Amino acid sequence: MISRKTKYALQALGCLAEGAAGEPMLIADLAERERIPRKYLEAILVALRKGGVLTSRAGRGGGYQLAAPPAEITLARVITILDGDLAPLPCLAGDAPARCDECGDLDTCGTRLVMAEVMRTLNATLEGLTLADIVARSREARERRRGTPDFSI
Amino acid sequence: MISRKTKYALQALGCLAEGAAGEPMLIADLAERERIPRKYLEAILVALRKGGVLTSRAGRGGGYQLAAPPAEITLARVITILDGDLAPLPCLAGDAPARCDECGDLDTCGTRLVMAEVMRTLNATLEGLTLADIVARSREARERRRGTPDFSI
DNA sequence: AAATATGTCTACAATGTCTGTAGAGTTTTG
DNA sequence: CAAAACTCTACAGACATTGTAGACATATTT
Repeated sequence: MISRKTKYALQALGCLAEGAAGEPMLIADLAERERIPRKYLEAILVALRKGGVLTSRAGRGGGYQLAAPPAEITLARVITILDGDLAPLPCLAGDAPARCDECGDLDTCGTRLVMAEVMRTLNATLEGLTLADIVARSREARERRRGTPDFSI
Repeated sequence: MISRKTKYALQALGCLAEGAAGEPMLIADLAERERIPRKYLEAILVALRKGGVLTSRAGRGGGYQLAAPPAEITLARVITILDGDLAPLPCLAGDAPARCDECGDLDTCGTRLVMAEVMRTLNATLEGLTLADIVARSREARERRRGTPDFSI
């Protein structure tokens, strides 16, 4: 359901979402703060950039930034970029379902019909959650623990 | 999200749920009807038996039967038996979440909190669907296609 | 222009999981 | 006993995941 790679990605993206919007962050800093192998994170960030979720700048003073506000980057998008289609079976593919070898009839296969229902629900859930939620949940949890909910500016 | 193994299992279980309740079905018949490699299906059925979803009888006249009515066997149960916990990351395990190596603090990790939400939704969906739904969806689809919805007994 | 800081790309390797196969063994019925 | 059926252990190939290495390209600062 969630790979280590995706978790790394969400952690790094959460980190970027928490930071100030204007300043790029370095791969090395993200890797250290979130305890992610540097070169592995590198590959993840490149994929996210190609997926349009991040922008980067090389050279001194460069680094990575979110390509959009945290509230506009959904979990569905991040997961799809990194792990591909949620459904590893051809007959459940979101866009163009194709017959699996063992599927008798695509339209009347009960297993397929029921699992398609599950996939739709899951997708709706993932479309409804964003990086902003990750930041919010984390902050709520920290405040709750200290017993000092902070409603001030 | 769904492995080939789980799909095979659901197909075979759907087949058993459709058939008459009293008569056991043979591995070989299930394998042929659903186009599943015989020996692989064998391993799947053994796991389901150990998981309490099936009963079997060896010897002539033997075979496999559901251990409960189709409406009482949830997708959640089948998937858990075959693929283990839905969450492959320690920090998201349903019963006893443990810290992953890269998790800083289990209670305030935003990624974990949000993904836990997703897992709960997914689990609720899978708990709400049963073998009876697989049979029902398949029958509805067949009836719809022939243009002869059948509301009679 | 040179030096340095930074991201980019390709290739590879270790490990693990998934899918599938083989064959000997055990239980039950007739 | 003999045949029909499930049971168990072991293995193997393909594939995905995770992680590493190092050469390269780009941008900034001086």
